[in-house]
Amino acid sequence: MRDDNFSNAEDELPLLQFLTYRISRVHAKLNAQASTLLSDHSGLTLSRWRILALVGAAGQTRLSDLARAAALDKGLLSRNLKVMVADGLIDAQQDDIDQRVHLLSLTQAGRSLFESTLPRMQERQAKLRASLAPDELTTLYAALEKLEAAADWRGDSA
Amino acid sequence: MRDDNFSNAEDELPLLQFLTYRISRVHAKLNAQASTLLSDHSGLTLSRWRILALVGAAGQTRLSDLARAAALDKGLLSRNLKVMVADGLIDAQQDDIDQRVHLLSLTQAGRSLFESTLPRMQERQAKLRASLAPDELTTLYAALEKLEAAADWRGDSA
DNA sequence: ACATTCCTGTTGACGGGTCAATTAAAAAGT
DNA sequence: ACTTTTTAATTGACCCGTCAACAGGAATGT
Repeated sequence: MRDDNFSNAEDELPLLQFLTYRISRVHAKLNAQASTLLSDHSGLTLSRWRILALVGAAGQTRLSDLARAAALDKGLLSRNLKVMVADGLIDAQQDDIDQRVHLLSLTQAGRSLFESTLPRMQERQAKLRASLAPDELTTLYAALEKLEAAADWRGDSA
Repeated sequence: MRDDNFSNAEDELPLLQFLTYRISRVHAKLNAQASTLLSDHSGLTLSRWRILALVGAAGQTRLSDLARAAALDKGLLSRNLKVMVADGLIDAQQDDIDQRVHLLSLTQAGRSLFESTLPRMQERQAKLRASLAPDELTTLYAALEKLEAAADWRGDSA
């Protein structure tokens, strides 16, 4: 009953085979899945969950360390951290020797939220990984690594 | 020299091994690469390039067809199309039998921009693909397909 | 001591992308 | 014919993410 031009879209639209396009779609879907899962369960956004996990794993850090280690934007971190401090998830304490930095750590509430959320997230990751054959997974990791390197190339060399 | 907590970040921060996180990073880098390439060469944004390619391949379409075929948001399409019509890249002609729809097609300028941009984009895609071994590439496609399906799962079943 | 340079974190501005509400037109039901 | 229900497209609100500008504070060099 569908009579548009796209009944077999992948044949008709070469764009849809572009690698970047496929990755973009997968990313969007994974993002949406994680976001609903997080907001249903913990009221966190994806960024804030990542920050929570990073601070949780690092113990006590500084914003700039997080930015470097996880390749997150300073501004994004700053804004999210402000909210998370206000929400009582993260403690930001002025550093004695460097007046610019705040030493970040999880509050008790932050840690317990982290610990209650982590299993669900790990379970999701496990489900995702389980949807792939073992060798597919290792190849996928390798391919992503190579693509990330190839994406660093800037076409200014001619 | 570097003496922070993240000298071997991947060991210390399990988050960084999360599949979704890796994909997210690759996506961001690919996005940035495509965006600079496009704006350097043609002044297009990534969304608009995609729309240009979709309309170019489809011949004459309607907004809703594009939205369905490429899983793009209606609002995003509408806004971008307005700009592209104003820029003279796309022709939007009122449909005779359905007063709501605009029949979209490339203008001459749109087609020539498409044709001058396509090779560069294909070249980039080729470079990206070439960074992977042939079997890695096919596995990557298969894995992305499976992941996309797994990402459709909503955790409301328990 | 002082000027310069570097680093840290905050803020503003902007495009990308999603969702919901709305308007208007077509199709379907009665 | 008229009401109701779908569908097409636009618009507004909102968050995410990136980039650039900025305002201290710290390090460096002289």
